[in-house]
Amino acid sequence: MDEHAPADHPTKTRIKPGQYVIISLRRMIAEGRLKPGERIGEVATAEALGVSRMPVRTALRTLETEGLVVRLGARGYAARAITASEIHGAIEVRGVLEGLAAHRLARRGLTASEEREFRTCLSQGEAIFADGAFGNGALDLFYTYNLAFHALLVDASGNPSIGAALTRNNQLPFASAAALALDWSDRPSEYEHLLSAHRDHCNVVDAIARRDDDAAERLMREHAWAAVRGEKVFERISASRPAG
Amino acid sequence: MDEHAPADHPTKTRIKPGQYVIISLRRMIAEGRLKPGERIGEVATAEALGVSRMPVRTALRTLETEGLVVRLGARGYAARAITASEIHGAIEVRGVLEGLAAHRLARRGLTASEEREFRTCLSQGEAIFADGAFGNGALDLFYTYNLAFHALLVDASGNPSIGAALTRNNQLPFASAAALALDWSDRPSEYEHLLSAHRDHCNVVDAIARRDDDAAERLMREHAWAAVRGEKVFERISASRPAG
DNA sequence: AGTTCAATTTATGGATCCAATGTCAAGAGT
DNA sequence: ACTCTTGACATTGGATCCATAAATTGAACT
Repeated sequence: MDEHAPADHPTKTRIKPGQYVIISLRRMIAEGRLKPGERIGEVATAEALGVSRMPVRTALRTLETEGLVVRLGARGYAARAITASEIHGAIEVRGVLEGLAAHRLARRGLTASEEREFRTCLSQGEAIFADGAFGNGALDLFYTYNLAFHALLVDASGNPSIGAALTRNNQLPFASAAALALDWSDRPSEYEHLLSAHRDHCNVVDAIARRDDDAAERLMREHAWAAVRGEKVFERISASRPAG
Repeated sequence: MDEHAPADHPTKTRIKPGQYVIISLRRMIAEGRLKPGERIGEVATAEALGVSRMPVRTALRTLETEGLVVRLGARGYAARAITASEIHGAIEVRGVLEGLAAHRLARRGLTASEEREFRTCLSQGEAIFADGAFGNGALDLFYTYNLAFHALLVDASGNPSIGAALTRNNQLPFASAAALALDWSDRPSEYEHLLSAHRDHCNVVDAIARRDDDAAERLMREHAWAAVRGEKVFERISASRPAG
């Protein structure tokens, strides 16, 4: 995992500077440390992160395509205001895309190996909650399991455009499926949220197995909102964001 | 196009190397001069285009986000092989995304100005077919009208993630809504296809107006296949080059 | 003869340097 | 006093150079 210390690392870092700059800027924007409309200069960011201008330049172009920053003409870039409505919309888009994946899978049926993969994945999730206890290790386990389930669903759907669209869509904070265990990581008491997410997974696989495509799609659409059930997330968003 | 060192050229015909590389690579891929799966090296492309490696690097990253090239690990990039199955999938994705936009609009209802915009747009489409004759000018008119309708739908939905995801998705040939009038442009006899597409638009707007969200979504999903109705397109695809 | 390990080569990623462009400010003229 | 013009500065975009990592090929050993 990445440490969230910007300039704390010594000169030798195992993570590549390019990825480091991208995830740093993402965190800064998501946490509101870069306020909306605030200008982001290449040189300033490069010096602040202790890297050269080059990874900053590429990172800003990447973040521009992802919509997290906007260009200010020849005046550099600026952090874009991320509203709760936009996160709401991104979750909605993820719902229909993963819903389409579930629909396709239910419609064409699972092969024997695919069904085995799904059952193996679900059993791994089951093992996490079978322990009853829920330490930090279990949270990491759930993070991996959750990502594996969603990746398996999208991958098995046989439509690469779904995965491509999801990759772009998931760059907004709280929009990705990883937000389930990632953004709640400071609250170990959210046991029920993660358990209900696991139950959602089981229900989706059951619907796929019995070839109920509409049910599978509907379940998957509703499951997209698992990360923000409890709606406290949006309070955190609107708190970190001034006026847009 | 070619610059002969004009001292004070009034128009900004100065082509920047970055844009030049991007449009050159797009043309090469579209025209098949870069065959699918063919490896694209930075140095080779830079020397071929007479620029440095830097604009090629940024251009390849941009084209990667657009989905036209894929990474070959640390072995550079490759022109993406576009199969008929991928186009099928991209159309499917466009269907669910625009279906989501229609669903949202029907659920929250149209404002007076939005309804007026939709009616104005539809009447423009109606005017094209009211003439009966269908020359090349009418084809251009339909192209503009079709794009305007889809843009209006996505824009009015109030979910910017839908438009962002569609922008990426529409990079594949025949996946965009523009493919309706663009890729059929050599067949003026396809009058019925375009007319049925216009009827689809009208039906979607009617469903939205009567607040039938499920019908609006379903109609919009089915409408995504309007460009490939008749399935001759896929034969042209499997003939390895769509447009020339 | 096949497989594995190591070394070399090649290509991408990063850093620094240079050029071009746009903006801001200050001064002068009307 | 206001506006226009010009010059200086800051910032992005491009090019070249260097390091690192991966792949391929060759040789040696089993």
